[in-house]
Formats: sequence, C-alpha cells, structure tokens
Amino acid sequence: MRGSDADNTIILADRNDGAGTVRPARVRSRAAMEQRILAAAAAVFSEAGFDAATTAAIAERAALPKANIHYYFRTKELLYQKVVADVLESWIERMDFFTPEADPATALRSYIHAKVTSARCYPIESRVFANEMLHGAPYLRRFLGRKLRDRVDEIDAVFAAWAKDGKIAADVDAHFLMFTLWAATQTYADFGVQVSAVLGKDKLADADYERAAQQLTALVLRGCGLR
Amino acid sequence: MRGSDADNTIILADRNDGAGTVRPARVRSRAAMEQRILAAAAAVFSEAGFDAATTAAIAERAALPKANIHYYFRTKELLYQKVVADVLESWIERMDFFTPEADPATALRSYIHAKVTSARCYPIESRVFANEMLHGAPYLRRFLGRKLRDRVDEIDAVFAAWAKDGKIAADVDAHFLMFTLWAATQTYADFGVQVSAVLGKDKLADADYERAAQQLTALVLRGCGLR
DNA sequence: GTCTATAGAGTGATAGAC
DNA sequence: GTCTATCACTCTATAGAC
Repeated sequence: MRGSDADNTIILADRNDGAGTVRPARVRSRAAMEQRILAAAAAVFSEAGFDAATTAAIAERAALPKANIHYYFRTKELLYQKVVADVLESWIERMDFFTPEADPATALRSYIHAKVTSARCYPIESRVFANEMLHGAPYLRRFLGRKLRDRVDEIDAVFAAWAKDGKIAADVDAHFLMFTLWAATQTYADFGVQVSAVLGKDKLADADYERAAQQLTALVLRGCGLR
Repeated sequence: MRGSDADNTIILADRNDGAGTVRPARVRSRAAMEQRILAAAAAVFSEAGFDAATTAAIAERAALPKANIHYYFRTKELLYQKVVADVLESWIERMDFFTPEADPATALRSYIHAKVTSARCYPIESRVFANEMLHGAPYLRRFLGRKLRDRVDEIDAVFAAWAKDGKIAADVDAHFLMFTLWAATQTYADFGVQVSAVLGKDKLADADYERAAQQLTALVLRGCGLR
C-alpha cells in the first residue's frame, strides 16, 4: 500500500533440493499479489475517486492484465473497500498523543508533526480519504459516527481535564480544534498543487513541510494559550 | 449557479399588444437556460468530480433532455470549465479584507466569518473547487500560479507591514496562515459529513457554523498575538 | 430551439483456453 | 493462476425529425 515495497515480498527461491527438482525462480504469494494490486488501486482511487477510477487503469499501474484484478478482488467495489479500510487503520492510530498525563504543548507539537509527516509521506492515503469524504463518505459513515466520534469525545475530555488544571485555555473546544488540525495538515497532501503554486514551486521540499509544521504549531500553541 | 434561483429569470410575458398578436407565455432567454444548466452541472460535478459526472445526471437535475445540454454547451469539458471559472470568480473576491490600513484583528475576524459563511451557503462551489484541487487542478494550475499567488504575496506584504508596526506577531508567515485558514474554513463544506458525524448530528445547524467561526477566530487571533 | 434515436468508444465483469 | 476474447451495459456526442 505504501509506496512500491510490495515487490519485496516476492520470495526468491531458486534452489535445488538435491533430488533434481528445481523450485520456481519466483514464488509470488497470494498476499504479495494482493499488496501489489492494493498499492496500484490506492494510487488510482486517490487520483480519480471510486466512480472515475477504472479497473483498466489499476491493472495497467499494477502491470497486470485486467482479468487478474478481478481474480484477486471479485469486484471493483470490494477492492475499494479494502483500500479505504487500510487507509483508515493508519489514520486513527495517530491520535494517541492526547492523554491526561501528557503535556498539552508536547502533545500538540507531536500530533501536528506526525500529521504533516503523514501528508508528506503518504499523500495517496490522504487523498483516498479526502475523495471518500468529498463524495459523502458512503463507505465510512458508520465508522465516522462511532469510532472516530468516540475518540474525539475522549480527546475532548482530556482537554477539559487540562483546562481544569489550568494547563490550557479554558475556551478551547477540542472538537473544533481537531477539525482545524486535520484540515490544516491534510491540506498539504490533498491541496498540494495549490500550496506549491502559491509558494511558486514545482514540488514541495522537505523544508516546506517542516516550515508548515512549525508555523501551524506556533499558531496553535499560542492559540491555546500555551506560550 | 447558486441554489435554484435560475428559474426566476424566466420572463412571464403573456400580454396582448393591442393589435391582436399574443406573445408566448414564457420566454426563456438563452442566458436563463445556461444558468439553469450551470446550476445543475455545478451540483453534479461537486458530488462526482469531472470524470464521474455524467451529462445524463446533469440533464436530469436540470429537468431537460440530454441533448439540450450539448446544445447549450458543446462538450462536457466546456461546461465544466465554465462552472470552475464561475466558482473561482467568487472565490478570489473574498480576500479583500487584508489591506495595510485595516486592523489585523478585524480583518482576520471578518475573513474567517466570510469564509465559514461561504462554506455554509455555497458548499457546492467549495466542493467543485476541492475536487479540482484533489485531481491535480488540470484547469486551474495556471490561475493558481499567477493570480492567486500574486494575491497571497500582496497579503504577505501587508502582514510584514503590520509586523513592522508591532500590530501582529513578527513570526507569522502569511502564506502558511492562508493555507490554514482556507483549509480550516472549507473543511466545513468539503468534509461536512465528517464534521457532522463527529458532532453527532445529521446536518450542521447555523449555530455549529457560528461556533466554528468563533473557535477558529479565537485560535487564530491569539495565535497571531492579537489578544 | 427541442427532443428521440443512435453511433462509436469505453466500462465492469466473466468464460474458457492455456 | 494467468490471460485473451468477449458480453452486456453505459458513456459522450450527434444526426435529423419536429
């Protein structure tokens, strides 16, 4: 899914067993093939969205005949669901910085840095997610209303505890702060073209992402009364 | 384009000129028909993106036979370009709050309020724009690198002047502040499903948008050292 | 100007040879 | 497991009757 490391899982097993039988040079496991297709699918879905993506384009990017895509994933829809589910998994994991014991400034700094790094390293995943949201989240609605909502409510409780201890400004609503953090970090993946264009660059450099994280961190820390 | 007020431009002209000739009951001007199609097209493009949108869906939403769409706009691409151009026009207009004479806090407050109101009242336009960005901005690249970039550079100069006069924190980079403001306001249109789900509501109410604007304003004003 | 009917290209999915 | 050939369907766009 991430980048092109799927090929690494192809096992090279060109050895003789001593009895004259030679094993095939390349054993492609089912899992390896699925990963290869999933990586290609994620890239195509991220550029086109579900409806506009074609199995032909996915096949071409995976360097496979179209029929093979349908052999491993019966329908385009099942393939899409798997791609989206994988993206989600890596998405919710990164909210574990906000715990009652944590220092608010450190937590916010770490979270922003992690999210901007995500946008830089995994823009495809971010865009798959953005496409799904933009089209009304038909496959994610349930998740959003349950798991994500619960997680944000927990974070809200942490912020309330911090505010009670005078560790953070009392008028910060964690829900809306999260909306702002998600939007402001993911924009460097989803709207990368716009950012590049306004900065007058062909492509964003590592330094640009660093500056983005630093500027957003400064804004948010001061904005939460932490400086 | 905005909502369904296109029908208002149909002129009712059922009057007798006194010489016995009766004018047709409803004169649909070409401009009125184009507006009606553009409104339907914007809605469909905003939900599906260019590739996945179909002229059949646009025709259905405009309550017209499919062929009429092609009569008024020769190709789907020309229709899309017109929709995007219209969206842009209303987009860049709203950045006129940042002038050297303005008070920084007032300018930021007004801009955020205007952008959140935009997200609430014109989500279709916001999503058309988001789709275009997400797919690499094939039709807007030139505009982004010129007109928008120039405008942001001007705003950057205004911020520099404000900082020089001690009116605002000196370490705020207006480019990155703009990226944050755009993302954090447009998210209430583009990712409205996510926001609703996390807040546990079916649909966002006016009060939610008000709170979004208020929370973001507080964060940004403090973040820029204005409180 | 309006609309039906259809051409011609492309879509997701599958049958069946290898 | 792999891949070619093809089906049934949908797409944009247009021809031509009204």
